[in-house]
Amino acid sequence: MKISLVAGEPIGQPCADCGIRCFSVCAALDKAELRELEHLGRHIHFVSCETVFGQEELTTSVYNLLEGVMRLYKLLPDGRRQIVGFALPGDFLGMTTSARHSFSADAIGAVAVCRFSRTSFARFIEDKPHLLRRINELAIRELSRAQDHMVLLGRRSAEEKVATFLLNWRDRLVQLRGPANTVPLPMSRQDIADFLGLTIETVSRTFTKLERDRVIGIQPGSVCLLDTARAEAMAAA
Amino acid sequence: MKISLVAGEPIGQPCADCGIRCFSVCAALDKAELRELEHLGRHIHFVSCETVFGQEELTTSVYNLLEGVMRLYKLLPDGRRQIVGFALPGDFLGMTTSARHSFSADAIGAVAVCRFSRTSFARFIEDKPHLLRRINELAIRELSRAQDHMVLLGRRSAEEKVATFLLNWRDRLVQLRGPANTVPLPMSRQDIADFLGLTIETVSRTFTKLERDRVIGIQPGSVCLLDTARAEAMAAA
DNA sequence: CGGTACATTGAGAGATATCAACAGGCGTGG
DNA sequence: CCACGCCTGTTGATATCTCTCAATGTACCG
Repeated sequence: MKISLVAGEPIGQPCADCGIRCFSVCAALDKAELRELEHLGRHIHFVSCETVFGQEELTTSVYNLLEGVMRLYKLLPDGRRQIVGFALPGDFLGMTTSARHSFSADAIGAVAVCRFSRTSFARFIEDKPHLLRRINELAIRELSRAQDHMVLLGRRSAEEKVATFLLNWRDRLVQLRGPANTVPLPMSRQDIADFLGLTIETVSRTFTKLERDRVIGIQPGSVCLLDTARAEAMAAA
Repeated sequence: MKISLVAGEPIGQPCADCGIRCFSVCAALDKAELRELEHLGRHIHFVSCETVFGQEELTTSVYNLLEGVMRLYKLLPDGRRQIVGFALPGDFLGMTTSARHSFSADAIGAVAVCRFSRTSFARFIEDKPHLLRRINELAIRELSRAQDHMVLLGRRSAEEKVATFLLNWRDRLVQLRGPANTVPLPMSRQDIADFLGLTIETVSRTFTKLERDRVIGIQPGSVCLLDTARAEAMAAA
């Protein structure tokens, strides 16, 4: 959880050529607006485990995730951690009405973000209803994801949690990168545990059980979904 | 979970006089806009346990809760239930991008809502950036609440869950109705259990324990917070 | 080669769930 | 007016899932 102090470099490449634009808030913008936005943003890179912003820090910036994966988490005073989500390219972070961030965000592996000053971004969106609607759309999608996750945390067994996580994670990656049978898991077992409301041991045991049952194949840094139907049955139940 | 078929009555009283306007989306509107909105909305009343809208139903309307309390919940195929939130006056429901509701909402006690057709409301907000920003604000507040609840569901003990719930619920009521030492609990123990990811028995036992410890006093339909400091310590931990 | 971080596995403990019985309030109907 | 049934909530005994604590295994890196 090192902290980066770099100011970042101006956006070189035109936003119009941005590979993840169609997934991000920027999908709502026309060419002129994109050019305007190019002057407001800065590209910043983070190495693995660097903190992009921390819980209770002042919300000076908003971020558009360009590349990599981030974990978003909240800490209790005694150190217990709950990961409230993993961010993928196109996700828009730091959009809050309060003066301080309500959760921390750090990099899982190398990460590139497009950073905007909160005030200049606020000015930029002020009278752009199409962009506001787009931001709304993303916020509502996040809220829906959060509600699904509450069901998982409150009402599902360890096995169901793990199966659901693998399928949801795969689906998100498929959205971005297209179909594939192996699911990369860049996050650690501890991250998965803190996301699912389990301990690392229970996650590990559940992975092993799913492998014994020939539902998944465990590889370093990824799993292979062998029996999607059975996994889906577990996740639906 | 009866279903109301009434079309509702036109909004009689001017929106400008609406008691909960300052808490709702409408806070962003000026007088002319409020008058316009009056023609779009219909007041509808629901009795206890009536369903306002159900999971998987088509999203034909959006709702502004005027009076009463609603439970918002998701059901798993096998009947397990997770309440994702309780709605109070001022809360804005049904705002989703998908064609179907992702959760159900029904009345806890008598409820009054202001209903708008989804399409006419969409047209109304289309080019009103101030209203879009207000909707955004509410969505972000909901998201933040959801994230807090994920921490509770994933990482807290039964006692911490109950204490946190009581304090949060009290705080929301204080916002609406002003300070009070007794906290009305219109929802059933089963509702509380399904909100906190517990069973009804555990909720009941935890209430009893908190009463034995002189943290709360249990009354029919409400609890009295006797030792707020201790409750807050439990909720913070 | 040794060290470190991460993951897996095992044994035992503990918190919450499950199953079951009981109590209290309330409306209904005799 | 009281008896009855129903519903909600409480309490008790036991089961079980997941956690905790501890040991071992494995990959990576200096």
